[in-house]
Amino acid sequence: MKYFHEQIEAKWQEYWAKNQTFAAENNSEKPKYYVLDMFPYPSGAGLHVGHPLGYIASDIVARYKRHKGFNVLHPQGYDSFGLPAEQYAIQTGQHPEKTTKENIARYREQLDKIGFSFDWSREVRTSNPDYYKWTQWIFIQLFESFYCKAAQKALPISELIKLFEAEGNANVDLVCDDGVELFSAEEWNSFSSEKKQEILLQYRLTYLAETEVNWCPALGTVLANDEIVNGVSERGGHPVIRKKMTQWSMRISAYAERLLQGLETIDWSESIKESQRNWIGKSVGAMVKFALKPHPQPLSGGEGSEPVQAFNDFGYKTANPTIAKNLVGNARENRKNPTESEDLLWQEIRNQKLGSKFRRQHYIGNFIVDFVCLEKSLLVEVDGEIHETQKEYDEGRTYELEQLGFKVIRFTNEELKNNLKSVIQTISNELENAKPFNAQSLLSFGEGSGVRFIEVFTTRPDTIFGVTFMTLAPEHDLVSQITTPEQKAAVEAYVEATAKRSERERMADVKTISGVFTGAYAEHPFTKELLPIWIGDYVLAGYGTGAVMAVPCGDERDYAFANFFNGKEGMPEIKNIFNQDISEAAFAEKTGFELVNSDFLNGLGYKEATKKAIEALEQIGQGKGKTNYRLRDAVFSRQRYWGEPFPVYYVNGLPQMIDAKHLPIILPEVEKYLPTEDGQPPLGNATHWAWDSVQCAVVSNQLIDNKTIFPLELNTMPGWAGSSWYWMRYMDAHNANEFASQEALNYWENVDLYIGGSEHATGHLLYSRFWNKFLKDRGFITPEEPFKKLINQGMILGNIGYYPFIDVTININIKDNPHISKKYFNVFGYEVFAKLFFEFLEDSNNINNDSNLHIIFSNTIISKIEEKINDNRSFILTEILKRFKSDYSFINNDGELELLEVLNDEYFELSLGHINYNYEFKRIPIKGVDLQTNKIDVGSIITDSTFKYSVDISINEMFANTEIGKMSKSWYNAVNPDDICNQYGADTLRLYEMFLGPLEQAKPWNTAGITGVSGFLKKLWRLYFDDNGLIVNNDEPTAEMYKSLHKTIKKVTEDIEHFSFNTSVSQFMICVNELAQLKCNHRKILEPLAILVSPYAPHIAEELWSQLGHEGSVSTAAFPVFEEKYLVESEKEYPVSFNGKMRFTIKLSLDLSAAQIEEIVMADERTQAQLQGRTPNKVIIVPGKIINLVG
RNA sequence: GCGGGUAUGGUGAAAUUGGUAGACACGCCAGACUUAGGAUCUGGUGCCGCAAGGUGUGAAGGUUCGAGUCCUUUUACCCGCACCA
Repeated sequence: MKYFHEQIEAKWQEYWAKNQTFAAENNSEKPKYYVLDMFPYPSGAGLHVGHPLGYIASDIVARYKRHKGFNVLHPQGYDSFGLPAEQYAIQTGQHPEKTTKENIARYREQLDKIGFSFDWSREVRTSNPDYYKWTQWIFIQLFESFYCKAAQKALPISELIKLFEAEGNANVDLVCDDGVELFSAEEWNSFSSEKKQEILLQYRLTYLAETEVNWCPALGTVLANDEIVNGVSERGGHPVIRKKMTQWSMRISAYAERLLQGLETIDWSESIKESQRNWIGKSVGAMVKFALKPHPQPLSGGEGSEPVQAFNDFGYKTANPTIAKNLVGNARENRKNPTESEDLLWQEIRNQKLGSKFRRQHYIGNFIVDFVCLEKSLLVEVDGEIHETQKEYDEGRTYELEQLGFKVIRFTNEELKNNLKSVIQTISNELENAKPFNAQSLLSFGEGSGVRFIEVFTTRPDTIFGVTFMTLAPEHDLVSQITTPEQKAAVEAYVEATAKRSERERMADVKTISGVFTGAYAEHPFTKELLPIWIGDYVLAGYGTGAVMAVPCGDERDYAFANFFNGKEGMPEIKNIFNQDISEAAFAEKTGFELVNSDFLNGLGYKEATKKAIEALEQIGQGKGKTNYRLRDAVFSRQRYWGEPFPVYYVNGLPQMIDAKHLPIILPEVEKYLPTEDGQPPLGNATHWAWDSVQCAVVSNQLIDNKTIFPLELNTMPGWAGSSWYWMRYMDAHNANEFASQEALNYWENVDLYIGGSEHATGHLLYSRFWNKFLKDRGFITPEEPFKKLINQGMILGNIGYYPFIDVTININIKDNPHISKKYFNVFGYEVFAKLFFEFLEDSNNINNDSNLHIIFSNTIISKIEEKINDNRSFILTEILKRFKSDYSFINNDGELELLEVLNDEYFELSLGHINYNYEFKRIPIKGVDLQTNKIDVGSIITDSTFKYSVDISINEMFANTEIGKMSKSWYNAVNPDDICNQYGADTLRLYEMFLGPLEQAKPWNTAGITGVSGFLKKLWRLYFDDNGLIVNNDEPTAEMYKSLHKTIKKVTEDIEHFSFNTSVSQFMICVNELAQLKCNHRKILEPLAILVSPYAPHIAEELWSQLGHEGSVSTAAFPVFEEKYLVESEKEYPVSFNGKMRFTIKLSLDLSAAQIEEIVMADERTQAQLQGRTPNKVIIVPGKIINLVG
């Protein structure tokens, strides 16, 4: 009887499906075990051999655990919302749902062929309304929650309202937007409903806010940080720009610390944990405030300069910052409701009627004054009826204001009403005599009044005395306000230049140091020294406060910056505060130094000094300890069709949740999947929302006839919404009332083993942990972490193609252009080539008579071979030309101007040797350089509209190489698992994928070795059958047979527990080889063996099991138990070493003592031969292990 | 630059955690049988050497009776993060 995998595999797959063999129970006496695979996105390409790698591994564990008596949940589903289906829909007009369904059907077919023990009754699809109903529901829960730092958990928003009603928000410690306005309980209660909603939005865990987002014009949508790789979109590699947009965000930053701490409790690979730590980016340090000094001299220096400029540069923020919010708000209210007399006066003095600008109800220091002329330091107060108490208060107030350098004059209501003219005259006179405003005096008021600060975050508060200057990000808000007129031009030019550079360029260009002095100064909090303020693009606007205190002696970047601008205006000498040499480089270590030149920190090390510095800063109110996280809130809106609709509508522009009882909000049908004419997301095309005619009346509490009055949210949720909680849905996949029942959630808790790719390290795996923690906080689930153990299967790499690696010399002779000199480039890749090529052309300094451009390609991948490498080593290489035409023909925004176009569009052949080719290019001069839009100005260099190059190419060496890379459809390298299944069978595929190497390691796919495992299965089969049928007997096996079996039980058990599947396969081979050698056809060996093999090769195992006479599936059989007694040996083949080198082996009884062994070994003639008469100094005998003679 | 990982025959890889390096498989070589096949079986196969022997786990050093394994230094590659203050 021969082994035919086709029949066996089809038969058992059908059996499993029919008998629901792998359906998990939600009530079971057995211990639970939850094995999860990362569910696939059903792409049009179908599965390739890389997909099943993880699934096979998890399936082995699932089957093994079932044998071990666990109630195993091993589900599978589809992450079926996403971009590719939508892109396809845009191209073809096919509904994404249709293509998604087709793709899923194909995936399912392929998965079924491999024989996974999935419980398909629990399948989920994120694009099913039954499913996304609960995604929407979770969104609502997030909206209805805020994060309380004190409780370290999310709480319902109703608690927040209670809190505000009771005590306002001044003293609560909650996670919220930056810069929320402070209010008291009374104020809160007096706010309008809309105002309350606006405020609450700043606290909700999902919130709508105008934020700077990553906008990808090519995809027409925003992207989350994890969807961007090296400054371009993860999907498609399109450029991404920063843009301010109103978008939904997830306040994941609230969970930064818990996400970080939680990593300690889970069994994940160090690299993934490290990625997450990196992404969260915790740094402990301090916020330090540096007082901004107003410009000490009259600003434009010279006569005729208006003191008012102090305000232009200094701003009008003359209020005590600690109470500024309240003052500003109150002032606004006051302005709305002026008294009669105040209004009279205002009409007379407004609009510079007296020659100076007045402000009314303006905040100065701790007060709101009635009228002020800042330029002339003149305050005008209007008093009502004077009571004694009021008088006293006014006196104090006047005193304080005078201390700030203001002259205060007072009028009564009566004076104003009856004698307005004389009042005006008095004011006018005072203006004549008034001193100009002195910002310095306002500052001298100290904490409070108008002092403005630059706030920085530092991890090294201990180096505070090493600060010699400050650097702001060019985008920093203060830049425009503090820059002196002298520096204005330079600063603006720099800011503009920086803004033009794309994110990607700024990242690529790390080495170049650039910056500009603003002319402004800040004050050192302790020494009161003046610290010049610079701007530089090494400071990132998005991290910390976008400003740094520069400590050149202790920070490499500051050091480089200080050195670069050494001697320039505004760059002080580097100050060394370490007892270390900093002449060559900054001393950036946190250990091994003592502070000097550091006042009260002298003699201290990092730890103590940090503590002390923070304490001192806190005392003077200019700093506090602070932990900073890099983790940003995640943008949650996508301007896309194929995603979950938000359960949101708007009233007066404020978002409202659609009541949960109306969920799911079904994704409406649209004509077109593109944005609407007026730029709305694709959902704007929908004319009919399934729920509106039926439910809208309820939603809005108003009568509406088939039309929504309230606009709906037209964005959809991002791809990661549905995948952030799917493991819970599997627990109770068909529950219509809850996302999963309490019983199911309590029973399955969380995932015991999660297997999937590492590409989700900072996306899915972080968001899932976030949602899990949130749902726990709100009491829906109990576990803190969703995935106890995570294994990342390595990528199976495919052969991307054969590539010629060539070493080329290209001489480009620019015939018609004498303005080109010789220049050598060592180029790695033609993209670089093209770039340098342009740089070269742009560089008008390269002018002399030599007109050769010499470019050396070394080991450069030029093109995919289109014909076989052996065919005369001749290939058609079109790539260079193609690149010129597409990527490096720069087109401006209007799509008109092309920088360079190849006119003679011919292929050229490349072969070893020498060719000459004439290119003709058309060049159109373009003005202006805009790297974001790929506009480039070369107009000043070459004005010819066409010119010619003679290109002389010598190919020095050429050889073929296979390029290994990620499998994907675009490379046509995807190996289809079906083909393997058809040819060798699913069991062979399963074994082979495991045999390839350790699960976690990336490996190239190569079917060369597949005959090995295929042969193994045949060999296994032949232990049970010969040509005539079953040959299994009931004889008592020999000790050797038992030994072979139990060795295997032990090894395989350990291997599965340690996820070392490749070595198990080896052990099966060893075992089968041994048993074949022993001619073992004994039931007592072969029955357990079939069970052992079944997790790996379930089909053949089922067949063997049934042929051995068993009813039902082998999956219910108990796993064989290892018994030590079968492995006990009486003898050991000892290796005998001399000075550590193994010379021979000797078989000795294990009963022997070390002394006895020594006696026997020393007596052995081989020992004597080795020793040649010498006596060993030492004899090391480890019984059961080794014998080593030293001497 | 920081963090994580990897490095062993022609190839994929093992190595009981400090104890005979290269299991198992592919490939290759030789042979058997033969229905000539991409079947099955047997033997060989790290490298140098006819052999004895020498040598060998990216490199250099160290600890140890003994190191692929532990320590120090270093190189290359892969992955993640990246002027993160």
